[in-house]
Amino acid sequence: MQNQKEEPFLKRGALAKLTGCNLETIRYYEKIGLLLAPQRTGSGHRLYSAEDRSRLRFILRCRELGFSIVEIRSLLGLVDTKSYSCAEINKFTLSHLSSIKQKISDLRKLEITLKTISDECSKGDTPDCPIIDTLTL
Amino acid sequence: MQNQKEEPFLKRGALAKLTGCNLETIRYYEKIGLLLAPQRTGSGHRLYSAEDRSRLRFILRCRELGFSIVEIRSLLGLVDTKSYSCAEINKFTLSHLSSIKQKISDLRKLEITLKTISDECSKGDTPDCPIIDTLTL
DNA sequence: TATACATTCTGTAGTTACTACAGGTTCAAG
DNA sequence: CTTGAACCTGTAGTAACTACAGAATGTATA
Repeated sequence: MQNQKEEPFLKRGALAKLTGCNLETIRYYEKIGLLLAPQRTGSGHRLYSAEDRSRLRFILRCRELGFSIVEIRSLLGLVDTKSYSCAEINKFTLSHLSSIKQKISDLRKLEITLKTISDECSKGDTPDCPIIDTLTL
Repeated sequence: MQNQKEEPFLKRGALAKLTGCNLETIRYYEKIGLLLAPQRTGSGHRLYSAEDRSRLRFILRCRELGFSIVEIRSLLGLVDTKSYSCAEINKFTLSHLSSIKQKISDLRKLEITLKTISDECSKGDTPDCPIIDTLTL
């Protein structure tokens, strides 16, 4: 068992360690259908193949990029059926990109507002606070 | 009842309309203790005073500024006990501001990554997709 | 007054994307 | 052979609401 080169199958704990994914999250992804149900040992322990591993990496990478579960499901659907075109995937990416730009712009507005009210604050010891006044209207 | 100037008490629906807050959210804020339990009519309908109204407006304004419920609760706690100083509130604001800056910076990184992989894409009709390749690793 | 429709009341369940726990097997090492 | 780690299952908790079901009230019109 000390052949660490190309272990053909990993159990859940080992897969979690390998990918950095939380142990329970792996089971969760199977439950909601992102991961396919893997092989099992006779006694019911899950055995993940190289393909299972790369599917999980795909999911985690999408997650890092901020795709939602629904979006990842669509992406996986396209990949699974091999019925995607490059243009199609790109459309997906751009649409996600635009929602991220929107979030950034919303947060920037927040940032400015917070900075403004903080700048108006005397930072003193009195309970006269323009921030609270602003909030109370 | 057509005296729309200074209605001393509003029911939940009217308060929702006035503030733009969802009807159920008002009840929710009471349940989690952000709003104080208002007066009731003999038959149990809630009656919101001017003070109740301004407290809800405070909460909604904080929400717009991206404060979490926990943060709003703290802020309200300070205001309720009248034991806050301007400097204290400002510290609160700045800490929130810094978490927003962090979020912006995280999203910017995402934005750049997504833009990069999209730029590498041929946008063609073939299933050769560098985006998928990137994701699959 | 009667009736109908709107509004309110309560408690509970659903949402997103996990994470954690309880109570029970099974595995691997000594 | 025993002990402890890792695994199994199902369920509950997180944030911040939102929606619904079923019952009771309030209001407007015929």
